[in-house]
Amino acid sequence: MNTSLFSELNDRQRDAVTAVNGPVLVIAGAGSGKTRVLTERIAYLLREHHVSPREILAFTFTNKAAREMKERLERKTPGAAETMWVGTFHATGVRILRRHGDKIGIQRNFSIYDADDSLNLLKRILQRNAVAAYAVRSPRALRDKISRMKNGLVTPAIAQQQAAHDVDERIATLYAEYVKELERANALDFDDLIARVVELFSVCDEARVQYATRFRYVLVDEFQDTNAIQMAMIDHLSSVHHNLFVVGDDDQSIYSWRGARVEHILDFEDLYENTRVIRLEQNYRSTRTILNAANHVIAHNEGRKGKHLWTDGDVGEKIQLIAAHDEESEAVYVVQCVKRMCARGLSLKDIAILYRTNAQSRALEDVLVMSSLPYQIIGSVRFYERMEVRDILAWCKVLVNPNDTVNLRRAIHVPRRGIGKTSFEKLEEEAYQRGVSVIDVLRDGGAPVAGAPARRCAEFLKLYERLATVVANEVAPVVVERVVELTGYVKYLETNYPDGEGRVENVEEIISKASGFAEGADDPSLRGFLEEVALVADVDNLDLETGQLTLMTLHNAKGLEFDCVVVTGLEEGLFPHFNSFNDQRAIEEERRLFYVGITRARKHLVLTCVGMRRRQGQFEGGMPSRFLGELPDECLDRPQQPSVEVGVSGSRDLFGGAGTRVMRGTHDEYSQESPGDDQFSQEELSYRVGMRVRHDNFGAGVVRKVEGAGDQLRITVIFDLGSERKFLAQYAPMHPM
DNA sequence: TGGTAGAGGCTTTTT
DNA sequence: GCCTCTACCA
Repeated sequence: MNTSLFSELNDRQRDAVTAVNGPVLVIAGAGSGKTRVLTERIAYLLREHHVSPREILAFTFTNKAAREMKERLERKTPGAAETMWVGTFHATGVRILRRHGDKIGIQRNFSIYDADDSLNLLKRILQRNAVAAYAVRSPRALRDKISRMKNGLVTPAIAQQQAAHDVDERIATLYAEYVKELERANALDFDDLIARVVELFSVCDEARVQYATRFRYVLVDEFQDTNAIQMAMIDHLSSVHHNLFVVGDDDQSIYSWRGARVEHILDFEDLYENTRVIRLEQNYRSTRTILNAANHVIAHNEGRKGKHLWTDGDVGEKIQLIAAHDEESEAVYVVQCVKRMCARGLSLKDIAILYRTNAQSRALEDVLVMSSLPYQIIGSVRFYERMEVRDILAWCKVLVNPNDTVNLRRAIHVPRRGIGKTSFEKLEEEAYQRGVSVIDVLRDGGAPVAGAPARRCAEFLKLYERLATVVANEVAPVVVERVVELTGYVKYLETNYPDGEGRVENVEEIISKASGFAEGADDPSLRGFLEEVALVADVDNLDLETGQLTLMTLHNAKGLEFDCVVVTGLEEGLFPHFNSFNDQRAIEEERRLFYVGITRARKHLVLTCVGMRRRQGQFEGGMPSRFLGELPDECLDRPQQPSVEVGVSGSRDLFGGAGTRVMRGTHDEYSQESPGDDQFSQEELSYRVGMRVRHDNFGAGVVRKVEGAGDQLRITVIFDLGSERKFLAQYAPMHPM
């Protein structure tokens, strides 16, 4: 064996790479080089064991991760990436269903329904089933319920059987109706892309054996976030060779709300006999300070396998804690901090700002615009969710699949063409009765509609047929362009929307995306394009080479790393979020999310919280997050206060000297901790580090330090006005805010 | 049929 | 605070 191949791997990593046959579970801590292990392992299989690339199947969490893995492999072993299957569960599911879906009644031109399409379909079902509709709070709630059932391998029939109450039964009825309607529309929703593969493999053993034989080696990244249905898919696909290699970290499991089961990792050894377990605990990413903080935080969780990350790297800088007055000053502070990092030699692309909820990006964005720093936001307003983009795509979808009623409904109404709701519903009813598509009804003369609307329908059909011809003969970008042109969509936007200009740009952007797609695609057809579009996540578009600052949710940051990471909004109610308050497991998941955030940072970590935050229009006071109290004191820098009160008028010179000087003070005096100081005991006290308090004489401030206990309890507070004072808690006229 | 005004709900996270 | 849905009117 050529050992020089592995000279840069540590012993454990090498074990993982070379454990060729049988089930292997790699517990890989954050920054322990798991991506490298995955790619090295594949390269090793190809080179040393003469495995053909087409015998390898690898699951990644995002399309971006898949792309990157392929690129790395292509560099190592040219030509290999082409025939290898590397992708997300959803993308792989589509691939399988396009080939073998007909075995379970799926036509090749099926539509993929995203969350919004599903919702539209469910709304119509609820309208038709008014009685059953009482069982659900909202269409959304129903969608989530159905999704959870699908991801838990619960079919409508099982749901019906298990129904304990009237309510459950009605939900099961609605679920059954939804499944039926999807089938009628020849559409699959997101969950179906996996669930129906599992169905295929259970119904058609030939298909299962074919795939499971072909894929001698199955690899799964981010294994802690697989749900039951994905697990079933993995199980089928590895059922012939049993060479299943999974990599995950139970401490980074953050998708239980999507049905992910951390038990898959915890019980893997019991599920698969003779499993080899390998633990990667050496971290190559973060400073010792950051790692220390991460280890302390995650130690508060009970439901974990337990591991201790270590590094032989530098201690590095302390973690900066910033307490701001409100979200505006938080944003200003963050931007100041970013500028300071840049002044110290970091590039904007090495910095990320992370938050719990998408809504938090707004305040940050406002300040970033003023500061003219280039930035990219991942996730808040997704390109493919914009109205104008959806309109065009609705046209495309229904052109590929005439049975796609949800998108036909949308297409027929944009632009407005004199066919109203009533007419459409008549057509739909007719189609339903006859068991054909609405397009077919139109082709037969649109029987139930008469008069002016009938003429409009005939015109619409003519337009549809004309575009359908284009679809049959042209590549995706040409079709999209003709759709825009022949529907008169640009004019429609310009006349109906005051902000039409930006929307037109988005329409042009779809065309150019289609061109970009067609250039590199095996199948440059419209269908291929729609498939790609349906499966892209926003994070797939993240470009770390553009020199921009990146903003995104903590969930989106999974798998990424930056020199400097700022986690904002560390307040009770926001992070951890309110919704998790009455569930210990949910709180632990929030903590894991925080852990993920911390471990994204290589060198610098900044944490911020505010005293006041606007929530749905209302101002709400928040206490600093309990997670801040879980950070070891010796890792922390002193809390910072914005040196300037922020108003729009005063923001011009926000980024000048005054503010930064205050922030740059030396903090040695704060880091001398009394060794007996046990931060865990602070949990029981009413004052915690980072907490906002009000003192009758000095006003509002932040608790910097808590010492002693009982009547010797001393609290050090930094006041918003700039001073710092120490009090005996029992005498001070002070209380938490 | 289509536009608009006002009410009501909502935001935790996403393939 | 913003978005979506509904009811009502032109």
